[in-house]
Amino acid sequence: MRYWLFKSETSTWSWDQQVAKGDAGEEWDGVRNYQARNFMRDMKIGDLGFFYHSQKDREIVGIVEIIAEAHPDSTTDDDRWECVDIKAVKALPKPVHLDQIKSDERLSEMVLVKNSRLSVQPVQDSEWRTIIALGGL
DNA sequence: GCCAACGTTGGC
DNA sequence: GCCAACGTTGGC
Repeated sequence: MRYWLFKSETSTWSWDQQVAKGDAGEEWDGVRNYQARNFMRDMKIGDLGFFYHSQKDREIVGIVEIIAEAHPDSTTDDDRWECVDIKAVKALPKPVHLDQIKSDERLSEMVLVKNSRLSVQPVQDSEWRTIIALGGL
């Protein structure tokens, strides 16, 4: 199993909205970046990901699970764009802020730090465990 | 609100 | 196929 990170601006699609969708989940649409799309194509059902709020909050707030593998993005007719479906699994008791991530040596290689603009990105096993611990799980 | 970093587009 | 111009993202 692999780990991922999904980034969203709170005003566009928030963790609360994701939670409200329950086990039915929702497609992670709107991605218009090849790198991000390619990562989604690599995702398998059962993979887990972090849900990160960009811009104002800048923190990892919860864990999501992939419930449908890559399929055409319903928000466009352009068949280049695909997306996966995800559902909220659980919130982190203590959200992990970007400042914490940047100041932690173990997380210095995270894509979130190195390429802040990529909206869908892979997370290493060790990074996953570190953040889970920081988040209080 | 600014601006750096990055990705994409289109002219040549 | 290169590269300048432009648009977007997201941290600060």
